[in-house]
Amino acid sequence: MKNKIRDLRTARNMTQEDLAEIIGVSRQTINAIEKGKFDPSLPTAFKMSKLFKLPIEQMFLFEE
Amino acid sequence: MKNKIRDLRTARNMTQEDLAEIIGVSRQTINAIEKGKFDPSLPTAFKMSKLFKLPIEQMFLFEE
DNA sequence: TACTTTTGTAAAGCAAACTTTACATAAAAA
DNA sequence: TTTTTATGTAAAGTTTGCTTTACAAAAGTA
Repeated sequence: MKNKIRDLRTARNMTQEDLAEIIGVSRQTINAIEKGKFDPSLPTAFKMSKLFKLPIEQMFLFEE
Repeated sequence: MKNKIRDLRTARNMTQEDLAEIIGVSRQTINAIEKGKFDPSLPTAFKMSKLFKLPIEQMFLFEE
């Protein structure tokens, strides 16, 4: 699953640390998600959706 | 997090077992999600979204 | 009623999401 | 160049999504 988190974050001049604090996860978790190491949980995806004002489907690209 | 999985499933005359097989999880997992025992992973949510032809946000109601 | 299907749930175990600590590298700023 | 900030990554541990097995109860059907 690809995602646009890094682009959305940097476009807002936020650091991984900033985003992590707002979302309520660790900086390493943001880094891992941006790097595609693993997918976020549904609650984490929802929090990002709310912050970036974009539907989950537009931030995360699901591919079978 | 509330969800409409049970309604969507029964509206299509599917059993938990049917849905589980299509989505690729166990029947107990479907039951737990319907009962709100836990949230599905993002990939599982995407599969349901595809099957029911509804955006994730319309199937799962996130509440802080 | 008797039988079959569907649902609910519990226990034990595995895997993935996430944590904390820690350190190394890269990039930006002084 | 020196110092600070931001990013990358690793290791060990916790939590949660999910599995299998198993059984009980509810609901539908003969």
